[in-house]
Amino acid sequence: MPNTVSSPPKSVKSQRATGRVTLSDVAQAAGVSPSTVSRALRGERAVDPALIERVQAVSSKLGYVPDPAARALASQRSNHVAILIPLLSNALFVDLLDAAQKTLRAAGFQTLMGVTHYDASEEEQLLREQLLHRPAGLLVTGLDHNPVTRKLMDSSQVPCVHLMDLPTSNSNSTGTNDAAPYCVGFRQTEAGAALTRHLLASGRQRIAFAAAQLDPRVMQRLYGWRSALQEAGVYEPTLEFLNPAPSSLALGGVMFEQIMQQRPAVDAIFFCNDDLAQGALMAALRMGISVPSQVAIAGFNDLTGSDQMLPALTTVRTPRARIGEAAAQMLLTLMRGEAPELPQLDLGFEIIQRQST
Amino acid sequence: MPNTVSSPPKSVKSQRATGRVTLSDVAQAAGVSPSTVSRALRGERAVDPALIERVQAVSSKLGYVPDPAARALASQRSNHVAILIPLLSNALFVDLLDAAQKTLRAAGFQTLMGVTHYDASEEEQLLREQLLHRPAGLLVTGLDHNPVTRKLMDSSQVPCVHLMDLPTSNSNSTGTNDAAPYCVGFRQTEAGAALTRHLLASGRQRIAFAAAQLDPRVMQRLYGWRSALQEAGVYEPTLEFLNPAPSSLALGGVMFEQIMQQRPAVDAIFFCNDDLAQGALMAALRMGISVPSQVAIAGFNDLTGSDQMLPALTTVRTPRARIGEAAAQMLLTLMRGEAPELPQLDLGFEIIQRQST
DNA sequence: CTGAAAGCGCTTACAG
DNA sequence: CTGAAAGCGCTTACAG
Repeated sequence: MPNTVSSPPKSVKSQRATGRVTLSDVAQAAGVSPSTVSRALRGERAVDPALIERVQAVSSKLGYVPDPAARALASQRSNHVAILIPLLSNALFVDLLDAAQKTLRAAGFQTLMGVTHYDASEEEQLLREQLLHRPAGLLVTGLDHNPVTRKLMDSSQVPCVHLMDLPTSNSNSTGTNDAAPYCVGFRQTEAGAALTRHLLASGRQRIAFAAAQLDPRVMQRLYGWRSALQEAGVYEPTLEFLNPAPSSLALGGVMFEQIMQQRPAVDAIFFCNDDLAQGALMAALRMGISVPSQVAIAGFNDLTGSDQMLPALTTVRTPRARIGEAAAQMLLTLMRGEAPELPQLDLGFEIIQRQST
Repeated sequence: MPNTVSSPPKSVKSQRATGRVTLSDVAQAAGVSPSTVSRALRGERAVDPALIERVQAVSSKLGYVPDPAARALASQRSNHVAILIPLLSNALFVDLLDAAQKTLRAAGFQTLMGVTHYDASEEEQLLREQLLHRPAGLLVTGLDHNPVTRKLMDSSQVPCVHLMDLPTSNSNSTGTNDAAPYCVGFRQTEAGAALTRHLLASGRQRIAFAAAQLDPRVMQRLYGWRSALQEAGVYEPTLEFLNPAPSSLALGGVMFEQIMQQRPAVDAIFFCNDDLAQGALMAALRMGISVPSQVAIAGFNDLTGSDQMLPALTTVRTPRARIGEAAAQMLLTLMRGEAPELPQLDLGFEIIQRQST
């Protein structure tokens, strides 16, 4: 290393060429063995309380910070937590990431983010890369993964918590299937049904369902919508409008126009995501279609801006920040080797009635 | 490790307890020394081409993948790249992150994300944590950092590229100041001035500037607005509306109401960010104020949804995805030890004229 | 161009 | 409760 000479001679007596304060430096200064320092600093049981204190004092005086790479190499476990989300262009997942990341960092973990773009093979590849870093834990969106991915997750032995979804209750009742996965989310199907029933209760009868992106959670909302309409005896299959393209305001506008053109008698539209619904609201304004008197519009997720629309958007508020945080917390528990109180945590949802319905 | 017995006996002859295929495994199978394998795989010069080929073949047959932790420990350099952004709740920074992350991953680097919340001491703390991982490179938002942070960045010797901003040209002309930082962005001040001139050219005279968050880049847009108005001889200091709160649609609505109440004669408002402008547009709709005939509204950044507003929002399109990508590319160059073509890359901006002005 | 050897900074059975 | 020793899986001067 070229002229370390130029740096001022510090008062610290680091032996290493790298200039880093190491475990041995602390051990020497504290007059104990490196093993003891290692144990004391990690709060391992079986260390004399007096020693712990001394070691901690010396350690912080010297400004010692453990080297993550060395630690990972020796222990075969890093302080990284990998998180897999579909997209960064959907505020939903960003909120999830933000909350999880905040919680994990507070506990001393670095987040390794992977963006799958809803592509199963990209997800698999990302997981492989992340696993190389021997993450201490794994956070993944959804419960649907291809078999290889699932196998990678299982065989890695890395604690894993799933986000945004819960296993269907019937697969849960069978005693013989795979171990129930850890997950934090809410019942997407129920949420879809609840919003639909809410629209029915307000007197709507011809309720269309309009969706984009069509990920598994969107499909569950669709099933919820279906079953609620069937319950009420007003299910009409041709009122499903599904578009696999990514969700956006612009697409919401386009879909709204199509629906109003093709099915002018529709009296409500349930959009699977707020951005679509917001776009529909803007389109209605442009087209001079009055909401909610001519047609009611509802969204899902309560994204930012929905309360500012004209009329303000009725939607389902989903606790994504709380999901991110709770999932991180559950993962921390698992990483400590403990069992979480509940392996499946249902954080629910809330219907937000505003002026668009 | 409990019953590794249960896993089927592989054809691989891994010596290690961990079951990982290591460098030595490859070396043995290829009949060369570990050092040679190491060099061959990293494409170091000074290795017999024939050997390189053989080693690569063996390596991929055995499914060898280098251990990042071991590599980081031995080389004192990881394959992490740290990125520091202010917020995840602003789409601008998410776009930056998304693009940078994509580019870096393609080159084999893992992104370590740090969210500063516009807090200088949090930024410093995050940087310290990230530096522990010996990142191969650093991407940071903006050019403004507290002295300690700057010192950490410098003394770490880690290549660093700044995002979204460029040094003022006059500080550049002095030959005696600090080495010019690497950066990719555009001239915020000029963009602010350009939009203001655009409004002036369309006949507006009493142009207010409304801003939130007030980060250094927002302030530069303010300076641009000021100088353009001064040039035109219509600068009016009381038309500055600055609010340090985070930017949002709701706040844009509130600010719009205030401005129209306090200064009804204003004929245009330049909002420092599209979310504020979108909120203002919605508020105008609610209040029955017609845009642009009574007052013109312009935003900044061309965020998603701005083209869907009613009227569609005039704004400045900023190349944030391209900035993220180009900055990552520049960083990759620096990490290779090469010099980028241009240490400062100006990616410009574009005025998008729509119906709101 | 290639290899033997030391070293990166920790953790973890293994003894005591 | 504590320590000596081996080992995690690489890289990198140093010789040749």
